[in-house]
Amino acid sequence: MYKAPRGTFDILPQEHPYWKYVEEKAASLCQLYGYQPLSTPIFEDAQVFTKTVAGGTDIVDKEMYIFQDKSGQELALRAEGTAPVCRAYVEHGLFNLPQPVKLYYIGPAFRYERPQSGRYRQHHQFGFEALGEADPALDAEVVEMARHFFSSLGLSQFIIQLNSIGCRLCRPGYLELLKQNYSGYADRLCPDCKVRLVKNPLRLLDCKKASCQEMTGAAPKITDYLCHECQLHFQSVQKYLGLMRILFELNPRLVRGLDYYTRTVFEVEPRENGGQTALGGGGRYDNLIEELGGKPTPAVGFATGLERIILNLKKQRLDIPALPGPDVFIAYLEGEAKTEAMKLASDLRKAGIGVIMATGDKSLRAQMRQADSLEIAYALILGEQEIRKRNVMLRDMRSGEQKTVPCAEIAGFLKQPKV
RNA sequence: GUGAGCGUAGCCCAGCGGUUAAGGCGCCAGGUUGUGGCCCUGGAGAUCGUGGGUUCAAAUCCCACCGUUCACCCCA
Repeated sequence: MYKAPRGTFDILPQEHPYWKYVEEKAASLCQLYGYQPLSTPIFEDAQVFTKTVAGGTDIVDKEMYIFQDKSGQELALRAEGTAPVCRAYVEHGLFNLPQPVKLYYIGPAFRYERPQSGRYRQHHQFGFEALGEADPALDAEVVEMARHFFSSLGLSQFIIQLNSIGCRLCRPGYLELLKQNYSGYADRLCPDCKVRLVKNPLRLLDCKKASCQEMTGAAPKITDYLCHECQLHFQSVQKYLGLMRILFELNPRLVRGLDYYTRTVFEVEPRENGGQTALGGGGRYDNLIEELGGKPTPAVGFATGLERIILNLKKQRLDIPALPGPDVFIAYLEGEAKTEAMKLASDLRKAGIGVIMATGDKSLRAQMRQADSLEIAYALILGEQEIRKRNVMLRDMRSGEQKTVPCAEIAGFLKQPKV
């Protein structure tokens, strides 16, 4: 038997209310803040990711789905959302629009990882990006928007962590300092951290091993080594967040996984954690567009995973609105009634009334059971008696009351607003 | 990629060496002649994840693989 590939899953009808709920909240949030939808292809020139997300990260080193098409071109399934948005920004000359350009996307992303709950090989991201503006007010807006999003979903138990990781000018010096600091006791680092020390020293800071954390406690904090510009920027972000009454925690050890971040980085995680914690994360990436061949362009954004949101919605047992279905079920008895029923179904649908028509010549009892399990509002029953007099039997499934209504009036009756 | 737990009908699960693998939900049919929800009766549905091994005998023990879950890692 065939199965959905490892780390992927089907979204069955019963799950879709969650997805629709989250997607609609996302779209209305973006409307509220003036972010417009952008859809990019599911695969890109592999370099869109390899050049930007950068080496030293697992995403590029071992998690990307890279393949050659028949012409030999190297393509990659979308590994994350931000780089494609930037590619589109450059390709379509969106820098000619009034800046900043505010965009959002919802779509799948692919990483070859070992699956567990909240972590898949195909997952879905919602992200928003503001391109072409360096103002720290925009960093604050993006953080506020993230918070606004989660609370609009009804997820209240989360924490926003904030940090600044500097820029091209101040970060290299800090990294040197960090390396020096750690290299003294390199032999005491965990195996992962020994690699980090060489390939990606910033990541030393968020190792969870207790033995390594002792050393990070003593390590220099990047926020103490920011250049003047970065310092001012970070202070402004915090000031604006304070003005908007956005609660956040400063976490000098917060480092994002993707290499393109500069200055502001932030992460949202549930208060009660365990397993795959991060609900979403984001930050500023002032060099990314340039790396994709555009002019130097500052930008800031945020992305979140729909699977993890839905996981948390379920954990909190929030009530999610059901998907609306038809209000009317048509049942019929033997003989001509079936053809009459089909005509009636067709007419009602033309009038904009949703109908599920019985099929398969089941007993009336079986048809009524079906109507019941569909949780439908009204059943229409057609038998010889009704057809002879051009009537239908209308049964209110909730109250159990029923009455005979002339065929000609039934559409009008059903269109009346429900009490 | 590393370590650990789990894998019995569509779903939840009992059985943990010995005759036809139990139950619940769901599904189908019937319980008066044209009517649902409760209840009752009957029915369909399981190569006990896959392959190999141990044994007179394996869903039950062992090994491998696959899947899944958890932790690490990584990140959404």
